[in-house]
Amino acid sequence: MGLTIRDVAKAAGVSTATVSNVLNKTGKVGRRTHRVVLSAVKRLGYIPDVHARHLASRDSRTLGIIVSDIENPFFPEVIKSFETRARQLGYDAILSDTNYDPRRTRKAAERMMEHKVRGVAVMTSEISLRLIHELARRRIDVTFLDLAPARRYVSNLRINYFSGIKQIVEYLYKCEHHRIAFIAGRPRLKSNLARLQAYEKCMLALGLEPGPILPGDLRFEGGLAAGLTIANLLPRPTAVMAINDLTAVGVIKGLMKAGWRVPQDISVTGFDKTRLAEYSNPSITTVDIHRDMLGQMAADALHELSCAPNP
Amino acid sequence: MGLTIRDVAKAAGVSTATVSNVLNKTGKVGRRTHRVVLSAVKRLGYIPDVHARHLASRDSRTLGIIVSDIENPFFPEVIKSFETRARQLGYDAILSDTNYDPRRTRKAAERMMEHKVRGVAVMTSEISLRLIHELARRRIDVTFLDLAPARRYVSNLRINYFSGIKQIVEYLYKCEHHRIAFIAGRPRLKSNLARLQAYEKCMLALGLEPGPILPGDLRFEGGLAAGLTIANLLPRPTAVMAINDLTAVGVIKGLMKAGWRVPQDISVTGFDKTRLAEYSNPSITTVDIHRDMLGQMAADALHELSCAPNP
DNA sequence: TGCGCATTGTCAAGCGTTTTTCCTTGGCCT
DNA sequence: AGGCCAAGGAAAAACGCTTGACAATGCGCA
Repeated sequence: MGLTIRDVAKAAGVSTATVSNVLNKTGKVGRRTHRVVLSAVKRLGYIPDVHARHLASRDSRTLGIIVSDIENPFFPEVIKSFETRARQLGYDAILSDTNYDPRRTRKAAERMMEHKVRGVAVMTSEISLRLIHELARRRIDVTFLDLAPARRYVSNLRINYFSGIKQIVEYLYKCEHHRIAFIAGRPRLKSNLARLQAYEKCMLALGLEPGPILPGDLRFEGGLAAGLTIANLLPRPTAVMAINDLTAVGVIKGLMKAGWRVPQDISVTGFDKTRLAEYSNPSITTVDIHRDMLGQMAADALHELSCAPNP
Repeated sequence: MGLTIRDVAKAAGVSTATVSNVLNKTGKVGRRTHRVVLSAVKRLGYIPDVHARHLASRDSRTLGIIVSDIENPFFPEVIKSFETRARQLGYDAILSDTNYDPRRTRKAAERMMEHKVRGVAVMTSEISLRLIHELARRRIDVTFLDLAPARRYVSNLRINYFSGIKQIVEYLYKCEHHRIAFIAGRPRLKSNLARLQAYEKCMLALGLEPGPILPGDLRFEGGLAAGLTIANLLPRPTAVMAINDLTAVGVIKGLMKAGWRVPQDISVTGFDKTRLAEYSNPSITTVDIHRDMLGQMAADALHELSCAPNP
């Protein structure tokens, strides 16, 4: 039914091997034949079948990316830059969303194995060590976000949260804020913990007492709840640092609901520099962690891992 | 290197055909053997190779979805529900982002062809008729959003914009707004035009004069510009209807920048009911077009198209 | 006992590519 | 003229799986 390489070969009066060689630019084909084949390809509108190609070449040239939640504004930009970079490096990219659910994380990892991806960027933290080993056993490279220490088949992207948090604390300090609350994320996540610890350290460094520290969930809802709580807190903080922009937006909403004015009565800052911070009213002071670089770095890391297999 | 079906067959003491039959639940295998095979699969941690599977079965069981921009809050929810539904129906799903660029739309369509997807949901409008025909020629079903009329291999999801727009106009009318501005989107898009026309029709039906109508781009930037323009308009509208939530957020920002208060001085409404409307300060009155259903309907439509090929 | 039939499994031929091996040219050198 | 070599191209064997044709087994029934 579908157009195959054989049809092209017949149309061009050559063997399928030659067509393949032309398409893969191996340089084994003479100029004349090259032209003939290419014109046949174009005329027929031939497009090779990836499945056959991957099977025959024993290489999928595919990179995978697993994220927690594509609706979380943090991820789309990361995904986009990952895909763009992957394409530049000659890979196809496939995406899986876990919806913060460990069971679906397993499914996502299995999908990556089925597809025989060369490497996968894991941008989620609900993944078990077992799964990581399983990926490694299948020679699938893995890149994490602030999670596991690098080892064979595994690399790790580190974000310097400290400097970002420091910027914000110092900025607030300069604005005469001395009682600065912090809205945390999920305590199990290393990256969340890192931000919390950075906050504490920076506060102490300025001679300020850390706290109050409220729980959050990285989402609007958590911020909203925290905002409502803070509205009734005594003594009241003069500023609130949220662990990310989405939480900050929620905090503002919560404070306003309780009748406070932002930023007149209390300041709120974010983290990540999503566009949300810009959309918000009032705009949120935030700090850029260069999510666009993140995706690109992940793709680069996987590319290097798979090109230069370490001993 | 990788574990193959042959290894499993050997371990279970059966033929590869039997393993395949067990895995595909064809019901041709006895209970006893079934158990033995399954345990071997589990013990070895065997995961079939999709490429080989698709090649052999001449069926990719894959659905594709092409969107304009995964960063646009409109899409993630659609994508998610599409994938979820696709998975329920037994398909794998692949996603491509065109970034509003026709050249990349072509690339995206080509990717779908390479992957031999059974159907593709095109949630973008920068796609040419030529491309659609090319997809049809390859027996790839297509589902659009308010674009092409349904025909062989092609179905079309219609959104009832009229009723949504009507709701908003009547709501504003009830709130004593009689001079209601409209911020449009890209005029080339049918769905944008539909909303504009619905607005005009509803205004006239209430005996109101439509206008002013300002251009937009479905994005924050367009809304911002429109907001700044409206701030200096005479006579000033008392309400602004934006074509989507993102534009509404921009409008609010623009108006506030110009010193107006929302909603005291002027009201702003959105469209789509993204979470952005909820995050916004003030919250935006908007109308739900059930984006989550959209993805699901697209997947269902493709499934039906490919199951019951029309004559 | 012998026949047909249902039930389980096996065999082997593909699926559409890539890639290794090998063959055929034709040109150049002596 | 004869020999050699490089280069272009073809033939065919994979790749890992599915699937229809077919073989073996055991059963009921006359």
